[in-house]
Amino acid sequence: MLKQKITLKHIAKELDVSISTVSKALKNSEEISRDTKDRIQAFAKLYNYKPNNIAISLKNKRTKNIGVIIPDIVHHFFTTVVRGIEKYANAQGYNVIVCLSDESFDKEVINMEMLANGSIDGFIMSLSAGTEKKKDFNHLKEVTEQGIPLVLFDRVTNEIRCDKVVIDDILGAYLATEKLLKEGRKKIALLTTEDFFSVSKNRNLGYEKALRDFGLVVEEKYILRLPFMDIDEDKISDFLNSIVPDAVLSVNEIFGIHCMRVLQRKGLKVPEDVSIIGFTDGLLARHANPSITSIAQHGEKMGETAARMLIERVEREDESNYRTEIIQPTIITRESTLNF
Amino acid sequence: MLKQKITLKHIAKELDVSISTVSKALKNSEEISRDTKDRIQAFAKLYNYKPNNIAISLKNKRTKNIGVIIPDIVHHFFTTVVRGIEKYANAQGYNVIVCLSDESFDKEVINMEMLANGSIDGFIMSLSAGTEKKKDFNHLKEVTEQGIPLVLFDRVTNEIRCDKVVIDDILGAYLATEKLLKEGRKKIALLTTEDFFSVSKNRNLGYEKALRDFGLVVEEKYILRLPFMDIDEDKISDFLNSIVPDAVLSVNEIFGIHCMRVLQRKGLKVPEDVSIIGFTDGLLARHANPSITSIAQHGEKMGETAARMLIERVEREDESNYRTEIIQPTIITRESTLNF
DNA sequence: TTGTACGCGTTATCAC
DNA sequence: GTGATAACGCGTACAA
Repeated sequence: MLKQKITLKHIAKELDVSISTVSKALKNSEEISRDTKDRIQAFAKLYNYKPNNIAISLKNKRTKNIGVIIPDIVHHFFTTVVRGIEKYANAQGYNVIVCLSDESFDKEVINMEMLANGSIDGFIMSLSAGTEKKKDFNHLKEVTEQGIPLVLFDRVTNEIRCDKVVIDDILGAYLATEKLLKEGRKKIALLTTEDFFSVSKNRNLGYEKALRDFGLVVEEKYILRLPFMDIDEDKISDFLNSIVPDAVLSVNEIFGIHCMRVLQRKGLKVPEDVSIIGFTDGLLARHANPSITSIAQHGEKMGETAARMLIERVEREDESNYRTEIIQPTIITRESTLNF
Repeated sequence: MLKQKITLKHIAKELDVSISTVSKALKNSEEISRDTKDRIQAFAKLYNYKPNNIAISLKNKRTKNIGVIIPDIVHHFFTTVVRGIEKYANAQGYNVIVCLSDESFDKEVINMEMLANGSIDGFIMSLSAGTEKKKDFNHLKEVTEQGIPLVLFDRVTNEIRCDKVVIDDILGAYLATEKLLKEGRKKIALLTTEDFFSVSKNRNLGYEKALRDFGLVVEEKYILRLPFMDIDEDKISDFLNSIVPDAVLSVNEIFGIHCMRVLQRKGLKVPEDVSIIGFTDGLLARHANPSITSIAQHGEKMGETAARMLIERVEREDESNYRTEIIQPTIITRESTLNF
C-alpha cells in the first residue's frame, strides 16, 4: 500500500486549519496557541511529516547539494578525497552528488552543465586529463561567472580564479629524492607521465631540484615518460636494462609497483639493490611485498579542506579573496627503502 | 561581475511577452508564431537560458537523481559498482548522489532520511555491516512503504521486498575451490570473516560444497575467521604454521594478499607450493607479484543492472514483480595458481 | 497566436 | 492567534 508522502496541505485540510498555521505550528512559532501547536505537531509526528527538500530548495535558492566532478572513481586517491568531502559536507547537512568525467573533456562539460542548472550550490572538481590536454576552461569560466562557487583540487589551472587545494608536489618529489640521495643512491630513475599533467610536471621539478641541490646532474636517460596510465612492463624492462638504477622514484603507484615486479624478476632485490619510492599512498603501496615507501597526499584532508572552503563561500556568498590552500605531503617509510 | 541566472520571467519581461509564451516558444510549440519563436529562441540562446532543475523537479515530482548508499568508497568493489551505476544513470539523464554509511547503521539511517524527503527518485544500496549485524531494516521498510523504489545489491536481506542484484557467491566459491581441487590440491584453507555477512556466509557454503562433492570432509581447523577488515599477519602466520595448506581460498583481496606475503616470508613459493585464489578482482590481485587468480564479481555490471532496474521501476511506477538478478561470477586466472 | 490562471510545497509578510 | 496572499521557476489547460 502506497503511503503518499504527506504535505502541509494535507495536514491543514485534515485538521481544518490553514496551511500557514500548520507551517508556523511546526516551527513552534510563538504566534500559534499552545493548543493548536500540540494538535498539529502530534498529527505531523504521527504521519511522519518531513518537509519536501525540493520545495525548500526552490524557495531558498539553496539546494544543500555539492557537485563533485572527478576524473575517475576507481582510483584510490580520488576515492579518499571523496570520502573527505562527504565527511565534512554531511556534517554540515550537505549531500554530495558525484559525477565522473572519465578523464574526458566532453563528459566533464556535460556533467557541469547538468548540475549547474540549480541542482547544486557549488562545485568541487579535479580536471580531467582531456581538459588539461585541451586547455579549454570555458565551462569553468561560465560557471564561476554565474556566481556558482567552485573549488579546484589537485589538478588545477591558473586560468580560473577560484579557491584551490593542492599538495606541494614539488616538495613531495623533493623529499622523496632527497631521502634516496641520503641513502647514498646515485642513479635515481624517474618514472613519470607526459608533461601536460600539472602534477607530473611539478613532481619532475622536485626530482630535478633535489638532484641539483646534491650536486648531481639531471640526465634524460634516467627519466622514463610513459603514456598516461598505460602499464607496459616491457618498456619498463627495456628502460631498466639500459640504465640499471640504484633507486626509482615513480609519480604514481601503478608504475612503481610494476617497476618493482620487473626488478624482482631481473633478480634484483628491493630495497637492497634498488630502493623504490612511489607517489600516492594507496592500497597497492601498502599491501605490496615489500611494501612501498610512499609520498602521502592526504586525500581525505584535501577533500575536507575543499568542502570547507566551498561551504564557507556558499554560505558567505562573497566573491573575493580566492585562496589556494597547500597541503604538505609526507613520506610514509615502508620496506622498499633502506632504513636509517 | 555576477551574471544572474536567467529565467523565463526575465525573458518575458525583456521581450514584452507573457511567461507562457516564452515557455512554449522555447519548446518550439506550434501555437507560437514563427516570428515570436525566433525572437525568443535567439534571446534565450544569447543569454544561455537553461531551465531550472529544481523548479522542474517540484513540478514533475521527479528529480532525476538517484541516491546511492554504500558502506565504503575506499573499496574497489563498491567503487566499480558506483562506476556502473553512474554510467547507466548518466546515459539516462540521471545524476547520482553518493552517500557513505561507513559501515554504520546510524549513518545509513541518517543518509536515507536525508535523501528520502524529495531529493531522489529512488535508492540503490548495499547494507552496512552495522545493519547486517543489527538486523534492523525499518528504515528500508519505511522508504519502500512510501513508494520510493529501492534496489539492494550485494549485501541484501530477505526481510525487504524490493529488487535485488547479487552475485552467486556460492557458485563463485565453488568454482574457485573446484579449480584448486582439480589442480590436485587436498589441503585447502579458507580465509573468511565472521558469519553475519551474507556474502561471507555464502562463500563459505560454496567452499564446503565443493569439498564434499570431491569426497573431502570440511575440517574446521582449515578455516580461519578473521574480524572484519582487520589485517593481522600474525594470526595468519600462526594459522599457516598449524596446518600447512597446499592452497588458500580467501573471501577478499586483502586477506589473500597478506596470506601470500606470509607464505612467501616462510619461504614457500606461490603457486608452486601453495595456490591462492581470492575473491574480488581488484587492484591488489591484479598488480601483486605474482598476480592473484581471482573471482571477478563484475561490480560494474552489477551497478549497471541495479541502475537499470531502478530507473525502470521509477519510470513505470508499478510496485509488483520484484526481481532478483543474479550475476554469474567468473574466474580470472593469473599467476597464483597452476596452469592446465 | 497569445495570455491568464493554477499547481507543485514551502515560507514570509501582512491583514484580520 | 489565525489565515490569506505572494513568491520561488516552470508547464499547461483553458480562455481570449
